[in-house]
Amino acid sequence: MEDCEPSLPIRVYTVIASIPEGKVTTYGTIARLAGAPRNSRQVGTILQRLPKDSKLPWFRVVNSQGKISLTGPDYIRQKKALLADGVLFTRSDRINFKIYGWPD
DNA sequence: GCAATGACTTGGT
DNA sequence: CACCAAGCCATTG
Repeated sequence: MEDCEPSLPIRVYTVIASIPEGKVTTYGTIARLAGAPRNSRQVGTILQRLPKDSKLPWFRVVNSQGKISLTGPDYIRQKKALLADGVLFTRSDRINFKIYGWPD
């Protein structure tokens, strides 16, 4: 019979898993690559609900301004993970745009 | 079934 | 650069 299309969380997981080491991408880009271009907010919600022991590179996801959307301790954790991943920041905590799936 | 929620985005000031 | 308003829409309770 007909295969059901995978749910949005599943498609989002797949896209995030494909982000190369040393690069980052945005919520909006993930939504676009997952076939739901208007659902950037859902991408954020899905990431928030990820188990803390997830093997997905959730830390490679930033907002459209190239900044980390998390705050407080979570912000620190993501920034450390990105630095360890080889991602550079500008003086105002902006990510150096090495974007995966960026629209050309 | 419906209103509230939100790790977003764009555009304006 | 910082902040605010409106648009967006699947998921939650």
